[in-house]
Amino acid sequence: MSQPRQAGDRRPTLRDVAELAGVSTSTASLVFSGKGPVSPGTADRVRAAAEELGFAGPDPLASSLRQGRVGTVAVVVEAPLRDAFRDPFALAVLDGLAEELEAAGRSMLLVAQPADDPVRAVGQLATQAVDAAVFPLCGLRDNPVVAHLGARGIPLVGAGSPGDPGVAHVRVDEAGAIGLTTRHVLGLGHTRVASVAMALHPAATTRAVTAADLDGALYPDAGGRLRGFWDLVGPDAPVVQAAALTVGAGEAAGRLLLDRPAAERPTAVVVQADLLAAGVVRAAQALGLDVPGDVSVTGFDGVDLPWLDQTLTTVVQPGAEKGRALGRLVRAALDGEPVADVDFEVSLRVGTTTAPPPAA
Amino acid sequence: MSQPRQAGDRRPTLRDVAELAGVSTSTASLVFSGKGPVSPGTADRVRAAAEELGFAGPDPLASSLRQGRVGTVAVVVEAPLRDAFRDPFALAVLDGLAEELEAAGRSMLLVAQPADDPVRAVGQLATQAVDAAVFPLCGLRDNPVVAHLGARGIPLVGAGSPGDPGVAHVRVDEAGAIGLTTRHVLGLGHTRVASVAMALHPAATTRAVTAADLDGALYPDAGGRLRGFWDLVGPDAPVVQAAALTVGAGEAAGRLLLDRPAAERPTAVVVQADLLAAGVVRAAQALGLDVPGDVSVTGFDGVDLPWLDQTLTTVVQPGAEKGRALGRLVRAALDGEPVADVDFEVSLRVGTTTAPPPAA
DNA sequence: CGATTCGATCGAATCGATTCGATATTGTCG
DNA sequence: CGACAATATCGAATCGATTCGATCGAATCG
Repeated sequence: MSQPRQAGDRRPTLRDVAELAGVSTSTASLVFSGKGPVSPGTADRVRAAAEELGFAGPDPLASSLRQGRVGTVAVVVEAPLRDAFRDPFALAVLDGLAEELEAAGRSMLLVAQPADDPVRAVGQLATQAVDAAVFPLCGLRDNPVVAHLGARGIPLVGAGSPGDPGVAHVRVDEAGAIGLTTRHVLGLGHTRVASVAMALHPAATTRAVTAADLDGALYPDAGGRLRGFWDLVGPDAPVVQAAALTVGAGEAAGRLLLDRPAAERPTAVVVQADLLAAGVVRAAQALGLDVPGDVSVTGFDGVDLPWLDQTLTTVVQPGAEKGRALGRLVRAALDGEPVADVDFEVSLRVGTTTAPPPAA
Repeated sequence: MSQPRQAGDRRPTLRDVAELAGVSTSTASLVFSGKGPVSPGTADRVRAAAEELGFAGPDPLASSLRQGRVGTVAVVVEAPLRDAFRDPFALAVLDGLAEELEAAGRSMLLVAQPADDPVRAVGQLATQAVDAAVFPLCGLRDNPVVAHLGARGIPLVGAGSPGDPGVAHVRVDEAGAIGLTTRHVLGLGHTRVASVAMALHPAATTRAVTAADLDGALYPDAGGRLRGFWDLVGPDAPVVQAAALTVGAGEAAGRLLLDRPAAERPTAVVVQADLLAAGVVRAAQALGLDVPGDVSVTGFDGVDLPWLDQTLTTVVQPGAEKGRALGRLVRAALDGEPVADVDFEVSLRVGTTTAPPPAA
């Protein structure tokens, strides 16, 4: 029977249990870990002693120290948690990742790395024991957290910045992927094609960008998609960068592109994310434009937006599957298997938001 | 200069650094922790040695073991992560919690406890070192994780199940809160008032429920709100339970209540969550009913649903603030301060979804 | 100038387990 | 009946730090 502990008593340890059961701590340890042979009688006595003392199992900390394994994987999201959780695609990735990690018996340590102070996360992680770390989102280039964890010899897995050495990547050919939607609208006959880009920098504002902005781009996926777009339509095609990955920011960017006389207005907008694309659709509607009659809009990610009354033409990138792929890389790395970058395939889905350009 | 480590070399430890710097490990420790007096020259030598060996700081595990503090707080969400992340209210709570914990220098260990296998989370947490645990959501009654962590003597903080002893609570008077919307529609003159309840059990299905279902309710907030509703309108008022906390489930529940001849149809539906209420509004519209002309709908939580073209009449429960309150309780518990339950205030917001009942 | 204090450093104990190699006991086989 | 194997248990080393009390030299004070 478990006794209520007296105030002042310290929590019982394995040694206390062993003592009460009349065995050595090594034997008691064997009982809890299940390794090594222990006679049934002894095992019962140890368990009874544990029950009596209210011993809830070996201290995870001590156990981890000895075994050199924590069971925890850091998941670094490069945004305030609020924003990361608002993006359905990020959620899908996290979900798939959680599924795979859980199956491997690992827990997720969530670490936010806000753009305005990316170094703080280093301090937070420096005191944190983890077996591996995942950067499931786009990935900041030259991330200081990557440097720190790398120095600690912790396996690193990411979905972005394939530049970072020492990080195993689930790679997407961003430039090629945006080419799917871009070619689609070009194939429909559009000639005035514009684009809305995701933030290229941590402190991005909603504004027009030019090729010069590409050089200092710190978010490689946004940069890659932008490059892919310009490669196909020429570097003079107007592009507006959205400050954040939200419907509101997409709407603001859409207004910037669409609020002008019909003759100058783009007839198609290739957007780098579904959430932003939904904002562009909304901006068009607010300006009295028909989608796709007056303007075609494409997205990226292929997330489910049940509240949008249209189906976006978009690049489908199975988020949960991407998360699982990341999880499998982590497992492989932790099992000491050699890990190689994985190429992740995306595909075009034609929805209701694209059509040939309006007759001039 | 940091040297690339040779294969076969083990990671450098504090002792290696101390040896190279020609000091004792205790002194080296003092340099990294900043406690105790160390002469500037010695400190520099130690830091230089660390740099040379590529020592990234004291092992968090060993450090934690000695100090008896991990810096991690478990956040147990009683759902698959996917569902928890879809609910804007849950996100707001997590966001506020994350803010407060981050300020306290603690990281969040995310643990999912799916309804179909609540015991598995115990196994996962048993090997995990944490300083405290938070149950930010509604809270399952008699949660086995609560029992396990309680036995380990870990401070527990929750937002639901005020029944569990040993857990400090941020309490909401659920019955009183649902009374705000219920009284509101009664005051408008409605007499045929129905309700949509959140799941009362882990394995709930979308179906009508009666007072008998209240007895076995495992989710105390859903039960409390339901009780509060019946207390005001009488136990014969029809109630449908939604299987999940999603717009779709709300729509299904709404159909069950509203798809009948006008004479029997409720003229007001008091819903236990905004997400469900949005589904009810959608069900009404799908049935050709005007909201609030034909039927009034109220929600609960006060979340932002930008894609809904109405403003819900609802009980505003500031999620982020609730999360911060939870975070403050955790901090207090970890600082060894006495923690008392906190009462959390909610208020009525009248939106566009309620009006007097249609003339007979 | 001797006593005292302060600052810097060190040695050893400790946190709570796991695990390897050794030992004792029992059972089996030739 | 003696040798050997298998099983159960134990003792001691170890994981990598932190921290307390002790020590030693230099500076301060009366």
